[in-house]
Amino acid sequence: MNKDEIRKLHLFAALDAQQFDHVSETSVASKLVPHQNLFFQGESASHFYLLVSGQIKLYLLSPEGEEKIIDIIQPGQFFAEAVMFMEGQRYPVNATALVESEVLAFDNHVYRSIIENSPRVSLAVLSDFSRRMHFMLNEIDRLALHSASYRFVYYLLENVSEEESQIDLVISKQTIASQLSIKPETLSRILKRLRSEGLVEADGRQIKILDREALRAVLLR
Amino acid sequence: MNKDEIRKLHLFAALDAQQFDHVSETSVASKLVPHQNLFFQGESASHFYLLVSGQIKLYLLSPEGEEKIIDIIQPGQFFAEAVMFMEGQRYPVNATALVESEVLAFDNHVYRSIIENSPRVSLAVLSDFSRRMHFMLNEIDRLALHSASYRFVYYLLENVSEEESQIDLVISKQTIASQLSIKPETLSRILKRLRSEGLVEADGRQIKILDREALRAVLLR
DNA sequence: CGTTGCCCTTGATTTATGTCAAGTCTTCAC
DNA sequence: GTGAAGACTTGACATAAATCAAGGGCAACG
Repeated sequence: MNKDEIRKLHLFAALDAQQFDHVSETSVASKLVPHQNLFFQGESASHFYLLVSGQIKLYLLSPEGEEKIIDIIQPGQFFAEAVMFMEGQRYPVNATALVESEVLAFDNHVYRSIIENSPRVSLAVLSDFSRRMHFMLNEIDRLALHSASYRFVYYLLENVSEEESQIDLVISKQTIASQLSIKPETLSRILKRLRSEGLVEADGRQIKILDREALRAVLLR
Repeated sequence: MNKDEIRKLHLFAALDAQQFDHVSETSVASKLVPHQNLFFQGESASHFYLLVSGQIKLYLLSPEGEEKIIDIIQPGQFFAEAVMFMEGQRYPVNATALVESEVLAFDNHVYRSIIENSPRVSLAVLSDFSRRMHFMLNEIDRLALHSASYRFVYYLLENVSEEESQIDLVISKQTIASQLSIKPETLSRILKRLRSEGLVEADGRQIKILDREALRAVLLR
């Protein structure tokens, strides 16, 4: 991921050359080894991040130490950028690398001061934020109104392309389970049932959708 | 709620006199009777709203017709304002009056065009949005990581003031149950248990917190 | 009044999902 | 290749919450 590619990402696309240079000059690159923490919930937030390579999990912990994964960041995605507009400016989640990763850290003040003079940029951010909120709303919907199998089937359909019916899970089943707020045992059983019903084939991280229509129908029942 | 009060609300506080006049001149007031719908999920969105009096529920429906209340809007609150920055511009939820209500509808284009020239205003909106996202994140946390009784106790503690230990529920228990994603029967049983444990007293919509510390402790177990 | 409708409660039962425990399979280091 | 650690699966069991069903209380209304 080079400078030109970064420049095209939504948070930067509306910047002019000078603004972009300023932002990228003040950015800091760093490498993370697997399981290395980037920040913790409650910490004071001075930067937002772009993932260049690897995978980062954003998660919450319950008092009993149970982990709920809020999001798995993939290369090219920004994260923790909403924090810079919040009072208090504290990270609302924990962030840890799942695998070896490279991130770019951008200074909140630098970006904010650009926004203060550039309505085009703020519209881009506003549109990003409203998309995000829509996303979270859907997540709340699924958690509140739908069963564990619904959520898993939904996940499968979200991650399968139009043409190919083969899915290559990029994260472990445990991690998916946590994202969907299911226990790994339950996920395993749901997958077993889908297999026995002839809806999918599964081999490790390779999952093949055999009957897409029938899967969609599961969402309605 | 008069013009001066409206002017002080966060989405308008950063507007100058001329901008505010433009916004308020193009607004439309309307009255809703109980159970009257304001908009439906998926409808094209041209306005956002301020609730002047009454109560509005924002909710989603599952395929089986089950209702999940996302939010109960109280007087002085805006709603559906994030939609104006989204592509597609469709309402992501349904909105229905719970009781007789008055709303003010503001034109998305008018407000958006002001933002395009007024960085101060967009910062105010950005800060509002990030606060909202934080809220939603907490809701996801509670749904994913915590039990029904946790959610109800949390709700009680959120709605009790520092000084008074008396809570006057402004909405029905059914409605609260739907907001917390609990069935009414379950809510009734949770309340019964809290009563029998001597933590609260309850009479209809009047709930009195008897032991605040013990209630807080329930959140940790 | 009485009755109608709604909100709330209570009891009995079911069900989805979690928990605990054990075992297999895979990967990867040495 | 061997061993260790982690990922995944499976079975037996426990449990929170949903569901189904019935009844009580209360306000509104003729």
